[in-house]
Amino acid sequence: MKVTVDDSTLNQSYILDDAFKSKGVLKSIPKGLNIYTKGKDSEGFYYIISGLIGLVDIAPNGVESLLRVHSSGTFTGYRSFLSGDKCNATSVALTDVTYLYFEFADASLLLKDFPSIYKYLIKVLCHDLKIAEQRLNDLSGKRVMNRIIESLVFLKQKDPEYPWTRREIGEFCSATTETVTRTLSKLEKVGLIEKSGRDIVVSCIDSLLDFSRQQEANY
Amino acid sequence: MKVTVDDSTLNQSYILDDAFKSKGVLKSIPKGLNIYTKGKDSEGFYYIISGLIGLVDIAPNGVESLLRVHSSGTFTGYRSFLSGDKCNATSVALTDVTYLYFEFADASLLLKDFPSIYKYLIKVLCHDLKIAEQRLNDLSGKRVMNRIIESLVFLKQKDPEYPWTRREIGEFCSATTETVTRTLSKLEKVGLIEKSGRDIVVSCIDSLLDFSRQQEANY
DNA sequence: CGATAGATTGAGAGTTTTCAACCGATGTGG
DNA sequence: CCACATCGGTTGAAAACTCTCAATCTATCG
Repeated sequence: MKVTVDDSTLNQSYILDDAFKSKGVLKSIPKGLNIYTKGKDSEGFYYIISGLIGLVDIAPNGVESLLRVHSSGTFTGYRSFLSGDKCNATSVALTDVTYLYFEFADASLLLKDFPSIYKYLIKVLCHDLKIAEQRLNDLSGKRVMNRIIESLVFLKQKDPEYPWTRREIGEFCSATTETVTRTLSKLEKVGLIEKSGRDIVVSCIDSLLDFSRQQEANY
Repeated sequence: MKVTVDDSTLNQSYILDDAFKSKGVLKSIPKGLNIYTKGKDSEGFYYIISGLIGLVDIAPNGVESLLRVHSSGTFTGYRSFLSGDKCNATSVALTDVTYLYFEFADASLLLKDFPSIYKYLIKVLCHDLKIAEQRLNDLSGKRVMNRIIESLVFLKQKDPEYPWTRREIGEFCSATTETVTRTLSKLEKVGLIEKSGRDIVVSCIDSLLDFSRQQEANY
């Protein structure tokens, strides 16, 4: 939920050099299908050329959660690749996606041949852990409204074009779609957001975040 | 909350070789003090010789959360070190702690001189991210009772000797101490745990987890 | 043995969810 | 280009969890 826009380089596209790019296999997948599925063995990782990807998992009660979002110009599937683990969650195409698949028998090979990519992935990993732990902290200490506001800002920053649904926002911050709807309606009433069809328009991120902080104050 | 005992090597002590060990500065700190504090610049990382460390953060409303636990034979402070970031949370000594401090100007130096340590830390990082995201998933899809049960098992596995308090268990899974108390009382009534003074004795982890799964079924 | 931190218990409050019904947007086939 | 099907969004009322607050108890330790 927390919005951290520091580590600026990590929020920008990573530009692949040609030597590395040529190692990748070009693939594409339509909206709704999975790039990889929880439990699968990892033998490589992916670079998103265009489109948007969600990393999702399902709780035993059937509730889905949106763990991460990967936008174009970034990677996905690196956690399991770097650890040599099985995939822990499922990578879903939220839009039609074009991507490069990089296969390596082992993470050490990547380190040997393309150290800069390897090191970049480590930074991403560190950043992901930071975000995940911030979200854990937020889940215990913040009311739904603040979680929703911050998630909205976070997701909109990840992809301002994509029409995030109430469901996805809720899956990102542990709220039901009904609660998200109600919260957004309140925010619209106060003039902090607008609705355009189903989409949500955030005119001024700062006033939204100010409002959120204000709410926290009288928690 | 989820208990994953796969990645077995990561739950064991990491044995330092002498060459590396000699680079470390021996330090110790009494229970209750911080090894490092949120916001601090990172210039190295730590290896715990004895004792137990908690990584904590505080939500804006003042509620503390227990993000990670590092026991003897493992490292702490590596996330910020590897990313070159500031520390994101505070490392508290839960007991008296003896540790080695390893200072490096840069993570690349560690990789160059001690690649095996570097690679091990990457695995740990991957594992931490996995756990953190499992916990995020659990927080949206599990009731307090299950979160408490799984946290109890998890923490007891991290350190079976340490008398985990209701507060700490609650801070780990986003519950109040009162709720933890009530839940533990129920579990005691059913014979799944025992209390010995303030400490909690888990005689059979498996029946506890079975019970948890059973609860999930009729969610 | 007293002091203190942690644990327990109860009653009441409050946030968020659940369930159910209905509405509206989007997009597709005729 | 319209009609309809479908998916997503909205709203309300009721229920359910979990928390809050306050009082009391009890380990633990100097």
